[in-house]
Amino acid sequence: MEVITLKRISEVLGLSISTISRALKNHPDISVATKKRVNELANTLEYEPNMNAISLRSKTNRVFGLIVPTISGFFYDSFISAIEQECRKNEYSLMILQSSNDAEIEKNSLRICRQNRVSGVFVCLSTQTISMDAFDKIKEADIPLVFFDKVPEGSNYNKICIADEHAAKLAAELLLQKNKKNILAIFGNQNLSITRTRFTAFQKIISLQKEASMNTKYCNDSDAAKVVTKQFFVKPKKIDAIFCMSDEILIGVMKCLQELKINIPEQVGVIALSDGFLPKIYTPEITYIETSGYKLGKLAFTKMLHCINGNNDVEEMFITAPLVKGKSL
Amino acid sequence: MEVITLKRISEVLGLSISTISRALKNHPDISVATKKRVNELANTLEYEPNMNAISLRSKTNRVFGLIVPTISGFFYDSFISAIEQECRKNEYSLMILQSSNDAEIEKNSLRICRQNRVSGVFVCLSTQTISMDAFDKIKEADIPLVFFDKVPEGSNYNKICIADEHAAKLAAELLLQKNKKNILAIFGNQNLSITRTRFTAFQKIISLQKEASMNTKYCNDSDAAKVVTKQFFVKPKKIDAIFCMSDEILIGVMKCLQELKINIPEQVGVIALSDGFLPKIYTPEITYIETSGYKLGKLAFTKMLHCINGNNDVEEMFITAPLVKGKSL
DNA sequence: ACATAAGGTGCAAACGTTTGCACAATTGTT
DNA sequence: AACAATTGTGCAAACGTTTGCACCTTATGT
Repeated sequence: MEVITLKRISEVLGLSISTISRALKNHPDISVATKKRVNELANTLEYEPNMNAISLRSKTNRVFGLIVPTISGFFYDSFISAIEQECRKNEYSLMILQSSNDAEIEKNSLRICRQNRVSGVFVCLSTQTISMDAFDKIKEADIPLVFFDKVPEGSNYNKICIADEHAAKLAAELLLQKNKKNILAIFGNQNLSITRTRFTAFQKIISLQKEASMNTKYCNDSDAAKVVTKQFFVKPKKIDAIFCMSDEILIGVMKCLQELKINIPEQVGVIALSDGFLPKIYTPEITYIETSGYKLGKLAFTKMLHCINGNNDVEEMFITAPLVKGKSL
Repeated sequence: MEVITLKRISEVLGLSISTISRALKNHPDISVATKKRVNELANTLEYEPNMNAISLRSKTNRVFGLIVPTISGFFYDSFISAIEQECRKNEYSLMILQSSNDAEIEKNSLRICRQNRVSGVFVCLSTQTISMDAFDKIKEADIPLVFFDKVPEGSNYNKICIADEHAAKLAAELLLQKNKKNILAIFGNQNLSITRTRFTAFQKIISLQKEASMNTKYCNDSDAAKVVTKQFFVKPKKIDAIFCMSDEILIGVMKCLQELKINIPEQVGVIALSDGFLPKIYTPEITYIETSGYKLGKLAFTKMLHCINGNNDVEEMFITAPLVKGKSL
């Protein structure tokens, strides 16, 4: 079927293209009668403006880019969902790009964003990213950049993070409060700043209590967490609580405890940092500190809008991570 | 920073815009020397073609639209992930739109796709969609349309589905084979064709075995499934197996069984249709028929490319759903 | 009656590409 | 020496919008 353009409408009505354009935009110069005629015809012909033309003319695309290591996951899907909702509300579209934790792909994704002249880019860094050059270039090109979750070091970037320090501290305090003395603390990929932050904050609190001891382990996936946990129950090293830095760790830990038929919380307490979905499906429900991708997304979007509107202050913002009590501690 | 265009390069080199354009495209008309000069300058200036201009000129945007009820979920995230991967490979971009199971939003999303002149649209229907008018218009506008998972009735649409009939049949057969006689079968939203298909196929097999009886329930969410399951264990109606049509149902069922400390598979067998993530985190691991969003995505993309390449045959395609044995039956 | 203002509309350029065609310069063929 | 073929390059239009400016009507005030 023929595609309807301003030109087509102008031909039918015997008016100029510019009159049609202004009429549809309700420009005061155009008479009410003309506006009416134009709008009616546009409706019946189902005119849809060509965004490509508009973007070219206005030199800006009402599209945001979003670069994440992976879409499916415990966390990113809710982040993406939040961003999409806000985009819709604000009449932006969202372009999604996965880096697969590959710095090269990530760089290429950034290029795609540039080529599309997106209005801004949300980025959750890949675990392999070393050089920030490509990102710095995007900034030079005046494309606002908002990092979330996995953020770069350095103070010249907008970063939206979970209050990792506070969250880890909260978990540690709760463990001490419950009088736990022998804690197994399992963390994720040691290269990530998020891991280091959580570890440091957690350890700091635990070390305040002289009687409490802490075993630290780093695991890159669920299976590793399962294996590590098992070690602590075969040789009966005494463990009375387990701290899981993420959902991925939690899965491995729970798998192990269930297989060994270890009672929670009687034999061992469990606490996790989580988005909240998994803790609720276990029995007993797991006590966790909520790290909401959804809230993170909303805040990231707000910051992005500020950038668009010319607020150039580089900021690091945090969302609070509340404690959600289950029955696992 | 100044944005680099063909014009800018042409000015620096004292050549015409068209020469630059052709040189960058390695057009045979242009001399090797000129090509070299142009490419070198383009590289140092970091020229990036303006996709908006290209799209306008070529009247086609290398972008696909994807409309889903929700991004976060047991299933869509893996579908989206698969589509994004294929898009990247084929140098398309992906625009994501959530319908939130609202027909009005869905319609609007379709409009956004049209306005952006996308090359094609992937759609998983909202549960509320009644009229297919908006979709028919997209088709009239020659924008290829591929439905997946929740697909419309009627034979004039491209549909990529789980082999629901076969999957439900497989589950039923396995139950009979394991000599289960009193089966609780829990299904999802009764309005969806997917539900009806699964139910019909399942029931057909069970009814073949005269000694086997089947209790059918419909639940719209996990909590409902939990409540329903509980009913079958308080009044000791004898149930020896539970069939869960989806992950959502499975969650509710398992929550109930765990709370009541019912042993699987000794006291009751469990089988589900699932994407495979959840069954593996339970202990014992749940036996399931795999309904892979990932595979569905790959197949949907293949069909889309066929459409783009002018193959206009409307097709309904299925992906097989293999049995994955756990220890729950 | 005449100048001025106001109201309505159209022209044309611009956004950055691509591409058919024309043209100039060089080379090869008689 | 005349001509054709080849090679390399540029011109200009087109894609669909938006917008500053100029224009032509009328109505208003003197």
